[in-house]
Amino acid sequence: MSATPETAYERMFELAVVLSDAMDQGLAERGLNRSRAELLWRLHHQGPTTQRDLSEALRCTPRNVTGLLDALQANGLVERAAHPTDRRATLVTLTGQGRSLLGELHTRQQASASELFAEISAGDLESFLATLDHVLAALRATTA
Amino acid sequence: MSATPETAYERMFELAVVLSDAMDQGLAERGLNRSRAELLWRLHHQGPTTQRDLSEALRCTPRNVTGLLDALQANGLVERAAHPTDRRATLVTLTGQGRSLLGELHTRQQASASELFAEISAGDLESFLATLDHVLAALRATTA
DNA sequence: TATTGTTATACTCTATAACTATA
DNA sequence: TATAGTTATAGAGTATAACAATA
Repeated sequence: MSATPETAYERMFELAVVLSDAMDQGLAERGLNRSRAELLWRLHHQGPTTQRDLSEALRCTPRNVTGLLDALQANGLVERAAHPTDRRATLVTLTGQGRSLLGELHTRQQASASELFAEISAGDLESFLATLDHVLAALRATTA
Repeated sequence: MSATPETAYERMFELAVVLSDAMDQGLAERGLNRSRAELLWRLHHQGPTTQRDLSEALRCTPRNVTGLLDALQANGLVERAAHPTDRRATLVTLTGQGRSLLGELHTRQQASASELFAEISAGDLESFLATLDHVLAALRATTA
C-alpha cells in the first residue's frame, strides 16, 4: 500500500493545478479571468454594491476594482449607477447578460461535477468529501 | 446526506485555492514564485540543462527563461556554464544553495503532509487517494 | 477632515520581434 | 540557412500616491 500522506499531498497539488487550469481556460473562453469572475460572483451573492465594498471583498485596491469594472462594463456584464444617498459612491449591478453568463458557468460546473464523479459510488463520494473537509479544515487552521 | 458531486466539486476548488495560496506564500518567503520553483524542480530532476530545454519543459518563451535564470542566479541558486560542445548554448546547473533550498522545501512539504493527514486513518487515506486518482484521471481525460 | 473613486505612475510576469554568435 | 540566447519593446494585472468631488 503506497497510500502515504505524501502521496496524497502530491496528488492534491496535481489536482489543484489541473483544476485551476481547466477553470482558467473556461473563463478565458468567455472573456473572463479569476478576478473578474470573482467580482461577478460577489455581485450575484450580495446584490448591488459599492466599489469600496468590492475592493474589500476581493482584497484588492480600489484602483484595481476600477480596472476590473471597466473591462466588465465594456463587455456589458455590469453597470455603474448612482448611489441613492452618497453621491461620491457608485452602485455596481449585474446586467441581465452578466446574470446569464453566471448561469452558464454554473451549468457548466454542474456538468463537470457529474462527469468527474460519475463512476464514484455514493459511499465513496461521502467518505471522499469527509476527508476533503477534514484536510481543508486542517489546512485553514495552519494557514490562518 | 448532502454528499453530492457538486458539493465535492466545490470543496475541491476551495482546496485548490487554499493549497495554491499556501504554496505561493511559502515560496514567496524564500524569494521564489511558481515559475522559478518549477525551474529549480526541473533542474533537480534532469540535471544540467540548456535554456532551450528549460523553455520547452516550462512551456514558456526562451526570453522568459532568461529572466527567470537572471533572478535565480542573482540569488545564488543556479549557475550558467559553457556548454561542452555547442558554444551557442548554456548549461544551467543547480548550486549547492539551490539544492539545499529544494531540500528545505521538500522537508516542509513532508511536514505539511503529515500534519494535514494526521487524524486520517490508513483506510480512509487509501480510499481518499483512490477517489482522488480517479477524479484526476477523469479530469485529465476531459481536458486533454 | 475623512472617504469614494479616479488619474498618473511603477513594478512583475509574460510575450513577440529583431539581433548576435555560433552551428 | 537554422539555432541559442540576448536586447528591445509591449501588454496584462496589480500596487502606491496624488487628486477631485462629496460627506
